[in-house]
Amino acid sequence: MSVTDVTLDPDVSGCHHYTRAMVRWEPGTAARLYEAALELFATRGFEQTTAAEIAAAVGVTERTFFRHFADKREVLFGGQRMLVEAFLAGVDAAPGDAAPLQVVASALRSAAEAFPDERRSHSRKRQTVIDRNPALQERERHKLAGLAATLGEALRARGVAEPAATLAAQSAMSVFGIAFAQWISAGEERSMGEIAADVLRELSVVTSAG
Amino acid sequence: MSVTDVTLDPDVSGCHHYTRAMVRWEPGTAARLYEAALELFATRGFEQTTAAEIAAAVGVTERTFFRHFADKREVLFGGQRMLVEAFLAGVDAAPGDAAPLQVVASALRSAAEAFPDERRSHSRKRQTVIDRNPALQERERHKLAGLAATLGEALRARGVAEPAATLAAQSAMSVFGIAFAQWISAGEERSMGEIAADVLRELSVVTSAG
DNA sequence: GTCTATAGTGCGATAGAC
DNA sequence: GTCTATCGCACTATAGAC
Repeated sequence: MSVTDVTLDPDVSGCHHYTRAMVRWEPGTAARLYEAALELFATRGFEQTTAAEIAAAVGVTERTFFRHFADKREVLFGGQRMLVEAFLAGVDAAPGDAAPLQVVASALRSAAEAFPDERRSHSRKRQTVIDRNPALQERERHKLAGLAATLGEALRARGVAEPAATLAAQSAMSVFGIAFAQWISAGEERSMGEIAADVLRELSVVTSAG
Repeated sequence: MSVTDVTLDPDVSGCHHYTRAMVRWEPGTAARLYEAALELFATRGFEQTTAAEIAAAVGVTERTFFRHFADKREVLFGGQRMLVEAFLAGVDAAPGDAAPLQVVASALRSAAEAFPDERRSHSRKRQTVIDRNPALQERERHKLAGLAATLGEALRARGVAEPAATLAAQSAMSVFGIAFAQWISAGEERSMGEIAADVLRELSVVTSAG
């Protein structure tokens, strides 16, 4: 039972060799960590992959991994910044006198451009990893909620009052989430833009008082 | 400090199936851990409070804490079960031929009953703790997302098709969240039920096409 | 009830870029 | 000299296994 044979000693190999003599670190470390993490998560599972393994796969230490990402989950969500910017660009593109729903429609059209058909396969792989782990689902919801908050802020900046701004922003996220799930579902061939527009129309029908 | 100002969720864990003769420790351990945790989180902060400290505050071991709650955050979210049941009861209370939006309205009325005015002060305190910690916000969103999924399932069971069922369920959660935030905001005196009804009406206005 | 692995932090040192 | 990315190491807390 004794586990005294723990050869945890991290530095038995002595000094670290830098094969590229003059270059201590390659650029794009975060991006390479993302690629390695997605690959390891997909094959081995999220829980079964340690931060140290991901780091080792790209030739850095565990400590460096945590300098790039606040926690292990975060490695999969760095790209969300582009999505936020796409939504905001869509808000800006809407005419100044557009109703909140029209602004949302414009934001969704802009966001959909970040999901061209070539990316569908990669998105499916990433989502498979997320769908298999509750902790990753939590983080995804957190990111989407942050995006909704940012969208709501942009609407208020255009003069939309509360609670309309928050309702419109959260409705946009619901539509986006449902459309994305449909976009990556098996056999689906319509573009993200087409699907999102359809779901948005359905929202109007469902919520119309009558 | 006193146990009398708590109208809190009795039986947080829902696992008290033994008879008095079998009781070796005080019953309601989960509920007392919840109280102690809320107090410590409020004064010291979530991160700065260890599970061992919460356990010590009610006279049990750290190991016991983790038998009651899967992780440290979970101690604040055990009571959500009642909320789920309130929503589902509201769905069941709606007439069989009601439109999705009417079913949602019924669910919101039922859920609002779980937030009587006497509880407003306690809800404010709990929310202050959650608002100060991202990890707790993530867990809250996870719980609410689970509730949305359950609601969507209940709607599909009534024959509502996709994506209408998911849209209606997520809209219900948006309305609930916005109404709750308003209910606990400073100076607010309207009941949760009144506020939720108003926000739901506003949703219809915002999402109406045209 | 004890023991262990993993997540995640704090800090001083180092190497290259500016 | 400063700035930034990195290493290396000691450390705590969580969570789960035995």
